[in-house]
Amino acid sequence: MICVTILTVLGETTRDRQAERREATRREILQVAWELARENGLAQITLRDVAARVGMRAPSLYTHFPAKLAIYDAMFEQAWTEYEQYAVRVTATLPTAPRARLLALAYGFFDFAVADLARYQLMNQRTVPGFEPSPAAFAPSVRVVRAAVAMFAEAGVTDRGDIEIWFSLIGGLIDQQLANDPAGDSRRRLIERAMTMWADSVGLPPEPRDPP
Amino acid sequence: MICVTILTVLGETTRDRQAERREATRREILQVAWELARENGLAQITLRDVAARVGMRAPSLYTHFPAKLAIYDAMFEQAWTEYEQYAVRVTATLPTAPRARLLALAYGFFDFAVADLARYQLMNQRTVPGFEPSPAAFAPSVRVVRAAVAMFAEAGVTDRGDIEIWFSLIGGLIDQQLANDPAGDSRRRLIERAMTMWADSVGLPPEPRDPP
DNA sequence: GTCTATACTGTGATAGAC
DNA sequence: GTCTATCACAGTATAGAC
Repeated sequence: MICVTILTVLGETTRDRQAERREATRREILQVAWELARENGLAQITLRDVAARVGMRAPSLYTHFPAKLAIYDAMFEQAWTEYEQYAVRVTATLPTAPRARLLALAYGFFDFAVADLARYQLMNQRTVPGFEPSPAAFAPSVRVVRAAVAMFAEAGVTDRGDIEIWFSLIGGLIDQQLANDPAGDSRRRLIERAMTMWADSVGLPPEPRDPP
Repeated sequence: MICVTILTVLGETTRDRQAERREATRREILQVAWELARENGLAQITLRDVAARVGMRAPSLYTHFPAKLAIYDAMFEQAWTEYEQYAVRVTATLPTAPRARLLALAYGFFDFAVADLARYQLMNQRTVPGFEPSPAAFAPSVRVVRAAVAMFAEAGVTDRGDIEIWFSLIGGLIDQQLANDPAGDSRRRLIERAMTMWADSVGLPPEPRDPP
């Protein structure tokens, strides 16, 4: 009886160690993939390059991921999880007045997007041929949208169309910034004007504002 | 002297025929490439597939295009030229009142974009890894933007930021339509609201409107 | 000039030995 | 788990037939 218990404990410990080690390898692969995406472009990631930098041969990656697109899938989930945490962190320090709050949210999303082109392409564009996020990987982005909708509701905006126009506006500005002026801030300087336009249109009451 | 003239004429005729034939082959290759882009996806075009449907072997395509990306380049130019002609045609029948005119322009661009996903991806997104349009292929799109800016000026809008917000708004709605509801018209139904929002913000005078 | 045959390089993926 | 070997399939260069 004691022996069995010991064996079980040993077994579990071993399994834990293995799982832990496995997790670490997985994380390392993903980190290297992000590095290569930023260096060579998101779609230019190569299994041989990833493997070489991790210290393996390309086929060995298949021990940790069933396919190349599964690596993109994990990266997609990571990116949106990262944004979710970033958004939670930012929201905590946000002003409470509706206009100022939504303006700050816009700046937050804009800056997060523009800070990492490869990440933005994976999160919001279809830059990787054949890639479509799995439901599991999609979960964090759904939570983010739900949280945003809740914020709009608090600010008094519940019309789905108004919210979609808001997202279109921010998304369009980000796209243009990244496509035409990736290193500059020409579109970022339009955010306040765009947000005022939108807030006026949905009928948010004016409020005194202090610049960001 | 007569002989020389005849030979010259013959030479020119031959050259014309060859050039004509060459042009026809080029057009056929491009047309097949568009077909395959719509069937399998823009980035999934394969030289072997294109060649097979044209009735050639893959390396033979290099007689007509120096590289695969050169095919995308020619397609890019075709697509923007197509839009330019479409826009000219549409503009001729456009209302003259500024708000109605810009609204019609928005619908025109939106409908053109949504009508062909592969075309839109090539024109406005970076879906093909490594592709960047050449200056020559870029020319039609520059003309289109210039014409649009002229239309804004006629309507009384000259501020560059206002115009960029207009483009962001339309572009964002198109992106969302194609990404989240490619077969529907959920975002198209927001165009009028978005345009009113924008027109109010830039101070265009109100005018009686009739629905599209 | 136009096309084919062949071949080189690099890619994602699989099988089986250790 | 990781390796070697190999596959099928990309894009592309070249040589040569017509």
